[in-house]
Amino acid sequence: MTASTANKSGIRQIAQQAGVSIATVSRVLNGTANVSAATRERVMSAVSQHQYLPNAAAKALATRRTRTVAAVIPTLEHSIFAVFMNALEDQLAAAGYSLVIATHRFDSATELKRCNEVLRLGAEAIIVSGTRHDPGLATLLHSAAVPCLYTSVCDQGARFPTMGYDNRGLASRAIDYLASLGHRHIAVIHGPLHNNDRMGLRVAGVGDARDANPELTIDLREAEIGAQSGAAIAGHWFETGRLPDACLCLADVFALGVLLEAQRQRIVVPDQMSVMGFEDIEWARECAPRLTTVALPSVQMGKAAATAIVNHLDHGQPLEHQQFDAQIVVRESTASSKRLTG
Amino acid sequence: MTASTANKSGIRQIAQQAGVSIATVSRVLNGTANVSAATRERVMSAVSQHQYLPNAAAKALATRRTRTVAAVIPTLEHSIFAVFMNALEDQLAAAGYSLVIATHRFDSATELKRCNEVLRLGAEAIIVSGTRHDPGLATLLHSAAVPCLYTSVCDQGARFPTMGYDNRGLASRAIDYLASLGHRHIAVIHGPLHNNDRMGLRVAGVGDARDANPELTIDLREAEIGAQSGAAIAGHWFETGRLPDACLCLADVFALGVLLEAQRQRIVVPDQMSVMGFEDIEWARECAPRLTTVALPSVQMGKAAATAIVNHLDHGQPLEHQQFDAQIVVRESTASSKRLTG
DNA sequence: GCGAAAAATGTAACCGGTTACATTTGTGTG
DNA sequence: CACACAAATGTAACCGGTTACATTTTTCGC
Repeated sequence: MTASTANKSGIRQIAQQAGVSIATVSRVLNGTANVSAATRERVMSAVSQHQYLPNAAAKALATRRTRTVAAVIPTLEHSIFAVFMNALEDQLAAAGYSLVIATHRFDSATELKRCNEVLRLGAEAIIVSGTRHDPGLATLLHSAAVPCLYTSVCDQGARFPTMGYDNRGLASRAIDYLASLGHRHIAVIHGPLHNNDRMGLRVAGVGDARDANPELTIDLREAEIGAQSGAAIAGHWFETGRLPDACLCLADVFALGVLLEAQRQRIVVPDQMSVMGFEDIEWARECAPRLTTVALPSVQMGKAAATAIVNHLDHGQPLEHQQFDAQIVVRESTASSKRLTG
Repeated sequence: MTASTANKSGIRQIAQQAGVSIATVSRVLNGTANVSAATRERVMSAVSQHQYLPNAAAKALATRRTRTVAAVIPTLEHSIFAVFMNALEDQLAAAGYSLVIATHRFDSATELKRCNEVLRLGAEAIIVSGTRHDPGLATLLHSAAVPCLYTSVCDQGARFPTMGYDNRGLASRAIDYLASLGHRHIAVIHGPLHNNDRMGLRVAGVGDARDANPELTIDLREAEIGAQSGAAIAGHWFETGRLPDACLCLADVFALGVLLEAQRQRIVVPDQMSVMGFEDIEWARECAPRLTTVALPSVQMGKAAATAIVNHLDHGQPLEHQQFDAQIVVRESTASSKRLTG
């Protein structure tokens, strides 16, 4: 029976077996210095014979590099975060970095705790969502001296570089767009504002648009993010027969819920009511009618965040604020008001 | 100006400042031995003054424990994986473990590479999807002597413990269910079988059901996983007017696409055709008509995988095969055939 | 062929914790 | 009080790599 090769193989065993010093093994493995072809050959053969995997902890200790990046996000269940993480991981992996994901479910105390954990773990950079956090977080990040990126927002005045989009301006533009279609009475469905500054910014943007346009009547409704919430709110409108001209949903899932409920109650979108989303998740392109929405560049943001961090870590390039354009994607769920067409 | 406390603080600095030895600092931090209250107090105060974060690499090197678990999955973009990871991370974090996620986009060579990376990183356990992989993977996992869990499947004969559901049996039951409604001509839409044994098992299950029921006519259609694919395939049926009695989609997103296309083309589901999914993603509960589907227990699987790994790592309990029940959730997208009702 | 510079390799210190073992201090008992 | 034993603390080796510096080949120009 062939004995298992699953032994304690360290660099010293490899060195011994190859008949060289541990320094040479290290040099071969890292390509950090000249090694004769013959020696390299012997070392590599010993390495593969033993299925030798260098101990990352030892390497990290010696080099003070972990090649690990952490993302502390609210949840992976909202597809916008999953898509973002997917792009981030992909790009980081290509540069030889690993991604550690920690979630906090929109709780700032948990967020702080998770950040502490990933920092202790040795993350070389950390990504968090938004700019508003527990006060202890800035202190922690500062004292840990780990580069940090605030994502999904862009705010030149933030304590750390931000990389994202202009939630406030975009929400404002979304309202403007609906107004330009002739809609005057607009309902806005948004998620909880507690510990979610991105949502708060969007709501603020709605306020900006209203202030700039006195003709508008805007009703704000807060609900847990989910299609159910959108459906429930829309259901109420449909049952009472008091529909707004248009409904802006500050998360696509709300809009999808509204659309579904409209379909169930035989309300025709956009004829009887325009519906607009925010995010452009996959389903926004698939649903019926297809959803007009503000397309947030999650994939682009993920790739850019990874690239910026890698460039910073590997080449010392500074981490800078970066704002991505987001477009209003007009599809089939919005139309001109009767006021204009009729 | 208060000088930044962001200095190189190591255990020796803390020890010096607290006037104790490094061993005592370690004992205080880990609670591994008796330390007088007064001493503990002094140490803790030094720790918080310096915002001291112990170096995980050094700790890992000394203890041979990284408290890190890795999951190597196809993608985070399919919500079923995102939900699984979310539950996994949550439960692992509760036990003080960190989760490293690596994706391979259904490519087995990439999967092998990613596994190598996370193993080298020091993952104490590794989770991969399915049982079929590059041959090198088993060798690698074996020689690394890291516990491994195959998920989303359950196969007592697999090389490593599996934790999941009976894809084959469930798909078979799904067909049986449709047959029991009186449907004879059943179309099955499935994803690529390449490097995705879960899908292969489901297709095999369909075959089992067909073999057991000679009355059935089954058409298999393969397509990239996505709503678009389902819509395209269904669109073809609707345009030619040749609809199957029922359509079983081996991924919910196909079914959602079929439903959407049906709606666009004014085909009434389930009256003109029953549609059934597999997975029970969030949208299956929200769409119209609500989707009858095989509800895979992703959250349960995530929690159970985390628990099993933690119990194994912390308490030496063996990692065992575990199969979860999955139920056919009957909603509104399936109905008895005219054959029975008429 | 010789000496100097370049290439290849080796030695040992170090990264920052943990922990076995030694030592000092404290407590309880006869 | 002295003594035995427990509690508290300190010393130093060790985890498995990297790398500065020392040492031993090679390579070459003359």
